[in-house]
Amino acid sequence: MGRGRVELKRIENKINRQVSFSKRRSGLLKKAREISVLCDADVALLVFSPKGKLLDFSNQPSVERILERYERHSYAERQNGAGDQAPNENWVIEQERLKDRVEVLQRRQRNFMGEELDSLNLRELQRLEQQLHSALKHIRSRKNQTMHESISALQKKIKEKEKALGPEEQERLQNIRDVTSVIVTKPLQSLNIGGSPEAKCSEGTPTSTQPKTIFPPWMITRPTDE
Amino acid sequence: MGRGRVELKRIENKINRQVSFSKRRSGLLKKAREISVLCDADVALLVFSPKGKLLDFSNQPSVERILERYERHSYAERQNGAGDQAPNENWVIEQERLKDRVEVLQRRQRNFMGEELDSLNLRELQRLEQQLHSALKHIRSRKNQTMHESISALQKKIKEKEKALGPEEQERLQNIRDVTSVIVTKPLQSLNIGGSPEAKCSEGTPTSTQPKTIFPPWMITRPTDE
DNA sequence: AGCTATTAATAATT
DNA sequence: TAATTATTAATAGCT
Repeated sequence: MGRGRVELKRIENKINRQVSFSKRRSGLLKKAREISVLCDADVALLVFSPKGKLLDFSNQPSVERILERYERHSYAERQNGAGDQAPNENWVIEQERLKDRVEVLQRRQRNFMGEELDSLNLRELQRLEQQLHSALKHIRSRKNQTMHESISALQKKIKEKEKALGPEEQERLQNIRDVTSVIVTKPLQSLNIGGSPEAKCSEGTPTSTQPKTIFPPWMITRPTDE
Repeated sequence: MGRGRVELKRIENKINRQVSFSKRRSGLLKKAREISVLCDADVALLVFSPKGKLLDFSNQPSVERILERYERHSYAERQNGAGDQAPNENWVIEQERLKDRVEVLQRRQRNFMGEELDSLNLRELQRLEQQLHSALKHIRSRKNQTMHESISALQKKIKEKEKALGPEEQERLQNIRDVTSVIVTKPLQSLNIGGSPEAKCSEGTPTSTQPKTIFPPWMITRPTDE
């Protein structure tokens, strides 16, 4: 790729080398991210520039954890390789892998639940935060979609039953139609129905300016993400 | 790349995911190797498959060393970031980087000279061995080329002087022509002129079958690389 | 594992 | 440093 073939040899021109480094570094990072997401693999990537500047990537919050895992892995391998080479003893490695996997998953879970955060440094906490943030976005989007659908279904039902009722009931129903039509009309992105518990309902959403319509508190959150 | 666009999302089909993992893993490895060679960067890459199998890469013999370096680096960064934010104190980081770099280079050098090998595990020793092996191949190839050229030059000179000599000298010169013609005719890859000191001359090169031609010992080594 | 149609990465260039 | 573009490289879906 790029104009002409490039042989696998140090790029002598300093400028070109630096430029290539920047481009390839981001390319490598992207590839690492892709394989971790697409193929459900754990990846740790450390790149030191010729000047000693560091760029790291890990799909997990903690690079450290992956490094520890690496240590344990190669330790187990050494133990087995150095000892007896009986082919049936392969299960020792397998067992180690399983134990390792369980441990890793458990720790990760605890981190995702906000536990054992003392063992994470700033960089790792930021990574964890981003992951949770992104997860939240997806969850909320999905939730909004679901609620949107169920509200539409309700509207339909209401319209059907409405015709069978006397005029004294019509006024009470009017309120419900108002609420639902407002919600359904608004674009989904800017709405956050049934937001997270920590969101303050009063912030950024002046309910008092909405005339005559009564929103139940669980239907309102501030539209900006935290 | 590949047929159709792929969205950045876990591949649900288990088979496809496994196949993609294999392909992308080798792609990622290749990219890591390329950036390390082309751009003179230090890279460590750890990939755990979903089943817990590990693949690692480092252009340096020791992944451990790069990991240590990572630790030191992030430690220095934390120290600086947490303390005073005086912009002129950036030289502290720079200084750390330089010290780090010197240390890394010195240790590497010692390893390449076969020193301090106790600190390397099997995997790392193998990596170091491969690097030295590859380096040796290049060195030897270059050496052979050089000798080939100088021998050709000698031949030329001999031919020129030959014409000015009496017939009693011609017989002695015949030997030299034999030797050089054999060497020059043989393909370079299978020849290893002036090999490493540890190579045993008798192994794999039956000198006794070569009729009448006397090879000086320094010209003969076994053709197979160690 | 090997083969292509495609997309993606990137070296040179501006 | 940041775009643009001409090429090569990677790889998803098949076989």
